[in-house]
Amino acid sequence: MIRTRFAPSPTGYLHIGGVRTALFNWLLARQSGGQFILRIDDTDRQRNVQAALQPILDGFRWLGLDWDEGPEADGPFAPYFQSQRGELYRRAVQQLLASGHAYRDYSTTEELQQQRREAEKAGRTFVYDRRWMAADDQQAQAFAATGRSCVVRLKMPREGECVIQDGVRGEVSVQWASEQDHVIQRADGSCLYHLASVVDDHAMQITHVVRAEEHLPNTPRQVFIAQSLGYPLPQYAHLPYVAEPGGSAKLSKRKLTKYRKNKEFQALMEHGERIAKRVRTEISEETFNPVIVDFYREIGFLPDAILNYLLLLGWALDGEREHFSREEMIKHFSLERVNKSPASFDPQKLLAMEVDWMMQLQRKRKIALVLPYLQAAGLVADPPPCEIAGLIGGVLEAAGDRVKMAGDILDFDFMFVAATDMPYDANAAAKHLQANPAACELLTKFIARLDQIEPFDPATIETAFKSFCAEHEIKVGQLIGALRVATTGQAVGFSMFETLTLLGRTETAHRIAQSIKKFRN
RNA sequence: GGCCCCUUCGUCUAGCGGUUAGGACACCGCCCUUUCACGGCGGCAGCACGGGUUCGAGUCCCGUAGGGGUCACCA
Repeated sequence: MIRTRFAPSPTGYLHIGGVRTALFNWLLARQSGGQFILRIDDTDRQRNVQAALQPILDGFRWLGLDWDEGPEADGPFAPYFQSQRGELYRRAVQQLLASGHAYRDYSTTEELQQQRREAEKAGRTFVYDRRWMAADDQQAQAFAATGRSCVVRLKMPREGECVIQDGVRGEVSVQWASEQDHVIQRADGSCLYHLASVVDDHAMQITHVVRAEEHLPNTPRQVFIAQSLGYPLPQYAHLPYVAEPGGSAKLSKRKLTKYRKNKEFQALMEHGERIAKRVRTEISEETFNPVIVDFYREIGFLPDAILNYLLLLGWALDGEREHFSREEMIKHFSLERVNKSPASFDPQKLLAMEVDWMMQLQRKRKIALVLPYLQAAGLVADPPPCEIAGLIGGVLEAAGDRVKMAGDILDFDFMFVAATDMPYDANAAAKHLQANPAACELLTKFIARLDQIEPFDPATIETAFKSFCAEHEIKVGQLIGALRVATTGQAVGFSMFETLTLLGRTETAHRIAQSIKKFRN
């Protein structure tokens, strides 16, 4: 039975790299009928945990990464908040103390820093001389009498090596001598992450610890803790981190300004902002950032596309197949095929993946996805009028992959406004209407022709328009631009004749007339 | 700086001793076309470097270089 866990600290947001780690853990559990556990590493903070946790849980729910045990799910090993498990950790510390694997240390932070600096200056590795280690209770009392407080440190081995069997990297060995006597319990009695993590992983019967590679250097001390406590070791696997676009450093929420210099990343952000500006009021780096999952949810990405993209960031089945549904991911995923090297986040590939998934969506589902955006932008009432689904569906179909994410429907806002509210692209109007009185003349004549088009569908309109142009001895291309601007306000868009069909005979006539009135010299 | 990890087209990757080094995204042409896209066809582009081992190395070994991670009473 495989049991995996993802252990976020409540920071208030879900990092895209974290999602990949979580996904791999989830996949491992799901493919074996095991459990995926969410455990909150809040040993360091007590306040506002719930508020800082909510965005993370929301993110998981939106992505469809369900957890079997954890916050709001409970489970046999509750509580799943480390801040509520202090007693367990303190017992482990007692055990370590009793067995001689840890000791009370009365040194001060300043003293240690001083020693570290000296070691550094002398060019040698700092090794604590255990000067303030209390060998027994008597000595502890003597140290305490001088007014010192104590922490508990691990009494790490100083010779030999620690060999870690890693599910991704294979065998990794580290000299014990390069390790420090890490603190596991603070002066105030609270315990630190490494201790808590090991204790919880064991208590919660975690079989596979799959986490980001920045934890690799921490692993020896965790192995030491586990072994000292008599725990069997979990299977470790350290995933390479997700690197920044066009770079090799770890993707970080804080480096947005730098990423903006990357053309593709910039394009993604601007795309997102274009949508966000229409559906919400405030846009700040804290809440609207492509490194955070919320960004994609807000602008209408498909969770499946994101998961699929992330899956391929560091894992491949055979280098050919790229599209995986959840079921397929679960079926095919394996740690052995996870890459060892970091993979940089590529906004363009993500977008391409999103388009692929979007194009596979059924019409009904797509309409439902897009509707909230139209409503948020004030283009469709809430509740929506029942005939609107036909229009939305038609626009979606005509737009094809121009609607890459749900929020892109707003690019076609002109299809949903009254003629009088139709926004014009100034350049397009100037070029095709204002500077082109001949086109305006012809369009006025074309209005009259509209009534003769029966049925009012793309093919018939096209035939009518083409013969209209022929009658007036011009090429279709010479007039269609003006027609487009007159009916949509835009220079570009999807098929002209489908556009007119969707608009309907009356609205088409209305828009042409209005545009000519507005722009004819 | 110490320790650890990593290194195939611009990017994500396939490759597990013998391949014209394959795919995808991006990019560039051409075709299609009423605009923008889609689509079709074609193209550009890669084994970091140096030594070994071997009949033969992208693949195994050792160095070098480069990149990265980590060195807390943070997680």
